[in-house]
Amino acid sequence: MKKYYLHKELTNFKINYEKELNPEQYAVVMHPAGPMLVLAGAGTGKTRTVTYRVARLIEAGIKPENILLLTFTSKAANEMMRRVDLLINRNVKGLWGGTFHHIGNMILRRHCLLIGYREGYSILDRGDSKDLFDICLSEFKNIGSFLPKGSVLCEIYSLMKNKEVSPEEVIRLRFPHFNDFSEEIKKILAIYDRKKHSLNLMDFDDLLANWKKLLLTHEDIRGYYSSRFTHILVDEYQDTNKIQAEIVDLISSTNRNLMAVGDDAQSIYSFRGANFENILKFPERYPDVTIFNLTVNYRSTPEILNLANNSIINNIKQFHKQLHSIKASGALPYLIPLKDVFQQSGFVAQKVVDIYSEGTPLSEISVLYRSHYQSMELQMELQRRGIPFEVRSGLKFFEQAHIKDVLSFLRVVVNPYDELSWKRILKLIPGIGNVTAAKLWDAMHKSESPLDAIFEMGRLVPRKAIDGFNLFLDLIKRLKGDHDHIPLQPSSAIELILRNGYEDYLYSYHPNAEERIEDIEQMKRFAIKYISLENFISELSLQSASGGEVEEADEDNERVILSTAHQAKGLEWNTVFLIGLNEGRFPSSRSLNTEHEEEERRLFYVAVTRAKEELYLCYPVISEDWHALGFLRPSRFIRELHGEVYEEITVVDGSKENEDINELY
DNA sequence: CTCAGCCTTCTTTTT
DNA sequence: GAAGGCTGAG
Repeated sequence: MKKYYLHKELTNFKINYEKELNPEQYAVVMHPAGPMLVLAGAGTGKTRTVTYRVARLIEAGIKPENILLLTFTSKAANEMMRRVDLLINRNVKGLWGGTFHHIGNMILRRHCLLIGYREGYSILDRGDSKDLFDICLSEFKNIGSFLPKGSVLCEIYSLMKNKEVSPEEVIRLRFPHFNDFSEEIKKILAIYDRKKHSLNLMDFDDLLANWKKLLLTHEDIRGYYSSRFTHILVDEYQDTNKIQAEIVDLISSTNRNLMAVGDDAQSIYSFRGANFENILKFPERYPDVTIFNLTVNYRSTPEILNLANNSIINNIKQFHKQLHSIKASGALPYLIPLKDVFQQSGFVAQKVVDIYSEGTPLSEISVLYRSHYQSMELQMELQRRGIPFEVRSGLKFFEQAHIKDVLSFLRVVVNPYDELSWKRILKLIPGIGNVTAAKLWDAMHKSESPLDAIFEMGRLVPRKAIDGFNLFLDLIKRLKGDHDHIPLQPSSAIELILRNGYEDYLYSYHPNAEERIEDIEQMKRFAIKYISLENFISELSLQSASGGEVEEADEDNERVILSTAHQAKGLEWNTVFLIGLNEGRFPSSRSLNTEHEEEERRLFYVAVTRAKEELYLCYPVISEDWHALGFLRPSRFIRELHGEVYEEITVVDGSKENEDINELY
């Protein structure tokens, strides 16, 4: 792959589309205009096709700023833009590419005044929304009945926004337990809406809802963007939800050069409102659509693809299609029953060592699982053996407490109405807890400018906290930039926070202060790229990057990847281990209760089709943890497979190694 | 009344 | 391993 790009750089020839694409891909790339639906099975060169199409549009004279590329993750967007650059051998400027939320934010930053927001609104991430809901809940004060907590309210609200249905509908379908409380819940949701607005905050859902509102209520704006973007490409269309599909429809309404790419068999995000009927019904909404199928799989061996096909066939709701592998025949996928999770970890770790010593680089090996906690034992085992690995799931870098603390300092400077951030940083001061913080906010937010008012609040602070409070004021003063508007660089702002108290706070409260400081230093390095605080903050709130983008440079690093199946979408490895394939784990019991068996099977399909050469399916038989003591059944996704699509391996028990591991617990 | 620290609980998936 | 709830100390 690399060699090929290098060649291009040296020669600077025009792209030879016919030679570099297969006929199916070529047809997509060269199609003149109009609505297009591209059904691209796993491993059929979807990214390649999209990037070549963008490149061709640019070569054909379309200006980059007239192209909009919507993707599901920011990582995918960056990757595609990078590949477009490589293809046409220059740095393409002005091309808009990003997630729906990202693009929504870019547009709303420009026009938020029109829908009643002030400049510099803050973005709430999921945790912030939850906290805000808890605040609303406490304000609502209902005679201690069993109302849903912030996290549940958050979920209800989000589904309601993304699917554009009433709260009653969400409650009835997903939370029937609260059927009798829908009136109360609606009132709390209303408080939340009001609060968000007055605090100048938008949550993730608002970035979509307000975007749509802006387009609907301001014809001139809709006209501007829908004529500006003459070509719109949407990746992972099967994972769009109702509101996203509508935004796409609105913004492409003038030119109708809309290309939707996706695979209904890989729709795995219904829990956040994704509606894979969007892709199934696309032809109904665009009767003049041209439909393309990409059916040649370049990734997996016929054996792996065969297992995948054998599994997905059990789903009823799908476009029927058959993928063909063009790779040489390989080994059958292995099925490995194991005693327990410890033996499972031992097996995987040992296999990794074996495969590595046979010449497969570690970066070509991954271990996938349904949920994060299933990786814990394996992490310890890999650590113990000194096998380098990277975990791509669980706690996000920017969700860690210390990162959010620093971010909150920055946020109050940009948006002084940000109640959550104020309270968060106030509570860092020793001697100030929930109550004092609430008092302070209460007094502050009534004033014109909370950012100035805070300096008059000394009288509300308990005596023992006064020293800390003064230091805090000192820092805020510096962050404000003292005199007038010398715009503070994000990275120097972080430096200020660290050196003026936060470092000391970390040392006195956390034994691992050094690690946390190192994280913040990394955040600082990441911030150097940004000029304005506002951009930096919203970028960070939207960034899903675990570990930060800083690591991109050493992508070739030698390490095994541990990831949830969800996060593995779009990626591929030579060898893939799937662990914890048990009934109740994968499929997870919670999904089964809510009639999502087919979606779980699609997730299994996604996981399986990540493998290029070798696939190991592992399941433990005995559960030792408190969670589900006793025997575990193998997953239905295994039991329903034909016996001839895999080879079962028995692992001999009783090795000394396993006993050692058990002693650790 | 306020705060901090200990103890229990429970682990889906994410922009 | 982390977040929330409860209790005891100030």
